[in-house]
Amino acid sequence: MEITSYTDYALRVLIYLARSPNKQTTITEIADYFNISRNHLVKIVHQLGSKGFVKTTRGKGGGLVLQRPPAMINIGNVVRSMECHFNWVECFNPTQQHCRLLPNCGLKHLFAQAGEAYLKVLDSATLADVLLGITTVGLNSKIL
Amino acid sequence: MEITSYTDYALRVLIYLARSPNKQTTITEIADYFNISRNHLVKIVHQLGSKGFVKTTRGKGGGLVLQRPPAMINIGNVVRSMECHFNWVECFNPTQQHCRLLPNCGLKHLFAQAGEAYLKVLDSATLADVLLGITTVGLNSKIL
DNA sequence: TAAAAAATGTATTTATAATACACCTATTAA
DNA sequence: TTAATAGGTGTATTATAAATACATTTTTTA
Repeated sequence: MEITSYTDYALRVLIYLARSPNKQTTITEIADYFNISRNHLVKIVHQLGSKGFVKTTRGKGGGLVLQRPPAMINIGNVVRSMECHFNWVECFNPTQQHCRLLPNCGLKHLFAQAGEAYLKVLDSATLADVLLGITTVGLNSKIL
Repeated sequence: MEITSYTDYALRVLIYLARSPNKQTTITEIADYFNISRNHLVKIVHQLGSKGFVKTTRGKGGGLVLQRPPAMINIGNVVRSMECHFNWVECFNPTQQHCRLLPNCGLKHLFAQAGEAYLKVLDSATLADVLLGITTVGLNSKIL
């Protein structure tokens, strides 16, 4: 059980940007800082842009900045936007063959509840909350 | 975000056994029923045995049975026993390089909370609860 | 117009989970 | 005592998805 590095890196990009306010930050700078693939990061940043978390600017002097203040960026929202699926168990996956236990099986419902509980915790924190070492959920967030 | 089929199949084995009480069930029978790899299932069943969820019997007339009644088998316990890791984000993984954001980053703490919330829901249900189509957590379980 | 930076599409590599295969051990019944 | 049946073990292979690499395009500014 682990989120993809795709989502992981997206969160790190946002934290990096939040720590570097009032300036354009380049993808290359962030990739070098975390020592991760620049090409992979390009796609992550692009998606962060299309989902409205960062504002990207092409061309010389361009780069990326947060589109909203950290306290207005919800972590659950970011994870939901970046993680490509939440098929908690196989029966959530529409491309899989039908499990013979369905529909008389409570697993799907139970794991749906568990997944909701997981995401609800992430929904309770903003980027401002995770900038510090200890997450004091809500202390730095004004929304949700 | 998805549990491995290893854990998924383990749960299905337990459900299958709960639905076939008072008889020895063979691995081959279960593999055929779900149309999954018998070899894979052998290892899953072995681990279910070593963790005390099923009792396996070798030799002619052998097979497997639940070691306890369904209401005494906790789903969270099964998932914790079968899933090989819960590295919710990379920084939980001891084999990974150290992320430069640590230790001044609240992500690890937040995802630890989210993971706990996820498992807590699974802890609230027993095998007896998921035997029916709709999980009515606690209704069929006498413990936790 | 040159340099810098993101955008896009495709191909390749890597990691690991899943599966297959070969053989071993235990049990029972003929 | 032997054949059949069933789980146990270790290793090798395959499949899949994620991660990474590469090539090229588009945008912007000095």
